[in-house]
Amino acid sequence: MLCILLYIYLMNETFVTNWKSQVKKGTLTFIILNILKGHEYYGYELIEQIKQHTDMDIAEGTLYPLMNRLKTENLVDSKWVEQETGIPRKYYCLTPVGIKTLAQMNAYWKNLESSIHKIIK
Amino acid sequence: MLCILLYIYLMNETFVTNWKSQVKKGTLTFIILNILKGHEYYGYELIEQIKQHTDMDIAEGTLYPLMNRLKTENLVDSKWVEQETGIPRKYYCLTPVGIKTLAQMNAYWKNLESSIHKIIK
DNA sequence: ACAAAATACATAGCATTACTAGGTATTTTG
DNA sequence: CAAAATACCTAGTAATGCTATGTATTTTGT
Repeated sequence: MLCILLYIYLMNETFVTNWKSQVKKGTLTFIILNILKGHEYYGYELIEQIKQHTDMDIAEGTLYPLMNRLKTENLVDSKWVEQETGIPRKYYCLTPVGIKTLAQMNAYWKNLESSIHKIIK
Repeated sequence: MLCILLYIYLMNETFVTNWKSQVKKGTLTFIILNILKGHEYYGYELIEQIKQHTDMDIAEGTLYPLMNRLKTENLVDSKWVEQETGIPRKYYCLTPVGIKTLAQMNAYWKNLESSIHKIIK
């Protein structure tokens, strides 16, 4: 009985979970840039947005280093905004380079999508 | 003039290239399993198939370790086939676990795809 | 009133995985 | 007969999401 449960666990979780993590690596930047298109968000809010839109749970330890990288690459810019109460928030927005790169990513994504559609069918 | 060329190079290649590499990490296993569905291929042939279907150039140093990993994870099986002439080929096929996992991946992919569509629009 | 949870930022080290660079061997092509 | 294509492989590197941890404030539950 224990073996069966272990089997089911392994079949349904382990491998697919790893794969999902890899998909995140490929699409997270893309998703974040798309969410930031036409709207500024702060870090914590971005995590919620990603969860809402894609059902992906992003750890804070994933997001903040990622946003720093995107800033270094000049794809996003950030600014601190003081709150009337509570901790100040760091808001992110797309740079012109970010907008341009996002357009290229969207084109690449559409291409990939149609390729995969042909393979799946 | 040199600065302008450098600028164009940086804008169009550097960042996007990295991103594409990340997308591969997320989708390559998925693509390979789909290609292997209902058809056996050997390694070198798989690289060509991927190139044809998705326009992705996969290095040999990427594929062979990947296929070994998929075999360790019991998603694919392999067998050596002697050729009348030339080097023997190692053919890969899906295992029952691989077929099951692929179905889950396809479902996950469709979900992700529709999520991203909503964000992009 | 006080503990717990949520909000909000951040970093260090780990695990995974595609890539670069190198190796071996055979067959075909110019 | 050299070069390219075919066909396999490995070692080490780079990139990046995750785990665990830390700090600080505000809100919520009892």
